[in-house]
Amino acid sequence: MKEYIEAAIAGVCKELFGVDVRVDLTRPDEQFGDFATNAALQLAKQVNKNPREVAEQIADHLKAQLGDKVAEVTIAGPGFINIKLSDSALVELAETKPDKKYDGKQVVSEYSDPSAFKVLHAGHLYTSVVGDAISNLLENAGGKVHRVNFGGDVGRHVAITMYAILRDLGGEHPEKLAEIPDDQHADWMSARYVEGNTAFEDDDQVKAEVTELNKRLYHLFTDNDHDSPFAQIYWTCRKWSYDYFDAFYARIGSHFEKYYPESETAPIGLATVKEQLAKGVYQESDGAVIFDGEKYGLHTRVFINSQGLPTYEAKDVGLIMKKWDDYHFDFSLILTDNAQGDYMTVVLKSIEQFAPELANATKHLTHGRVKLAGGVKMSSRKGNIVRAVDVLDIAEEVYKSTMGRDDEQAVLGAVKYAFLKQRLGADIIYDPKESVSLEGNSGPYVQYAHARARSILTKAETGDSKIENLGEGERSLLRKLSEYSDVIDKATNEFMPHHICTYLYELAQVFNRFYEKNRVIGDDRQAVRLQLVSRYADVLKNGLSLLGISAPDKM
RNA sequence: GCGCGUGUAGCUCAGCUGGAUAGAGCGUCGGCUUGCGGAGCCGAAGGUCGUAGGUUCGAAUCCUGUCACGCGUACCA
Repeated sequence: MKEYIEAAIAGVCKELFGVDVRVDLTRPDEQFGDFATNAALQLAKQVNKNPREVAEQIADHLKAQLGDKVAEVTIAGPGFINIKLSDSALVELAETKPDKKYDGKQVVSEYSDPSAFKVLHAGHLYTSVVGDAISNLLENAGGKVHRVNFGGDVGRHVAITMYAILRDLGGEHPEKLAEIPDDQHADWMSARYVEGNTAFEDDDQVKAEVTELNKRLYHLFTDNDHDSPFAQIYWTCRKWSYDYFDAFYARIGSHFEKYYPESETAPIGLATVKEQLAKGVYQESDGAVIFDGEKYGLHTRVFINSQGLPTYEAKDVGLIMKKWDDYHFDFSLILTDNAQGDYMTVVLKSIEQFAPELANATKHLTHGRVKLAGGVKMSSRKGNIVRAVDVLDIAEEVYKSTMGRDDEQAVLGAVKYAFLKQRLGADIIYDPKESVSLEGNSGPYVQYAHARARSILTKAETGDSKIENLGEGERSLLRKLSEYSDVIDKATNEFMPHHICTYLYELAQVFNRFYEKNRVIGDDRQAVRLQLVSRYADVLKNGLSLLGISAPDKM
């Protein structure tokens, strides 16, 4: 429908003025119409005429050409042409489905990326929620989406934790791990990480020990050591970490197809970087292997350190190679904190030198940080952090105290929506109380709107009689519903789920206004109105599900 | 220093491939009220869109300078 009208306008412009115009139909304020174009304003300059005059000529021809598709074509402001569709055309427009931009494509979506041995903090919750939503969008657009997770199970942070663990156990005594209660595994390890960091920061002796431990960690893999006391401690704690991750993802409804632990990508990265070192992509410098990003206006980074160990850079190179081996992706998405922006640009630039098809099919998306209202910083090294579960628990408490009951789905919806409704990129301020507010633009509001609509639908059978002769409120609702596919396309193309939140909230508002004045059950218009309510409920449900939020029929 | 990002109402944010009176929510003030689920609806107050220029018929949106904050800038991730 949209394309049809755009083509019609372009045709009229060509016919009247002999000029090719790139017509861009926009959705104006409802008071102006369903579609608007500034074609006349563009043309006026080219043909040296008054914009309004040009607009009037176009409007006249357009109305004749579009016939029964339009109710009226009007001119407003400096020369905008506003088009109001006929009811039947609006009904047709509302049938539009989102684009299948990724139809049949193999897509790898990497996000969340927690590090083994470390605690999951509010940022992990945020990035998981956003990653889920974006992955849902890609899937909705026809992609075969593989959700994967990358995380450090080797490297300095693990060595630091192992240092403190060994100290706590009084040496390499794996049997002592049994003394730690099952439900305290994760907390115990994150406490060790904080301790280890403190010791590491102000003691050179500890630094040396940690460096040594780090080497031993890599040897566990190269030697396939599962039996030495040191190995037993490592593997036990590592499993505790992954169990802890699994439990968390289950709680928030995230599902990953695969974990890529760094221990798995490190050897691939190391081999690849060494191979490309020989071909001149990477260089040796001060005993380390680097990529000279400055040649490309970027900065230089170390891929293999002077100990011969792969850094995160090399592990990421290995990861991309591994993903390619596993999926032969058409598109690969990586979602991280924006602190990694420049870093990833360098890594991808280096890969571009020897595997351009992989680098070019990879998109690095970044988001801001979750900050606590009041400006408290979060650092897992210092331990003064808000854990991911704290965010959920606090939300649960607030919900319970305001509503007087528990509702797991509403709480999860509230937190996810609070994170998703903001545009990706900038930091987000998380206020444990306000962001979970149940009024206004919130998850529970939209969920409730859905439950309310479903409740109406249970009271009478919805038929399929023709939707026509729309009243004011009915038309506003259908008009808003007709925007849905555009919104999904935009969110998908821009990787910006917040567009969906904005839309669903606006839609619910339009419905509430309609509902305030129009009776559904028992009215002469019941048949038509029930269908509108049904479509409305379906759009809410579909939109929420793309956001990873449930849409219960009752709340 | 250089690079990237962000600065819109008291607070939290939409709007940013230039367009019509800059929009929401929260908060404040005032109405509706036993409703087909009021977690709602209607209204009011509240903004030099950080700042100074530039481009344009038209700038919150594009360009340049500048200020503020955040992040990054070789062996952490």
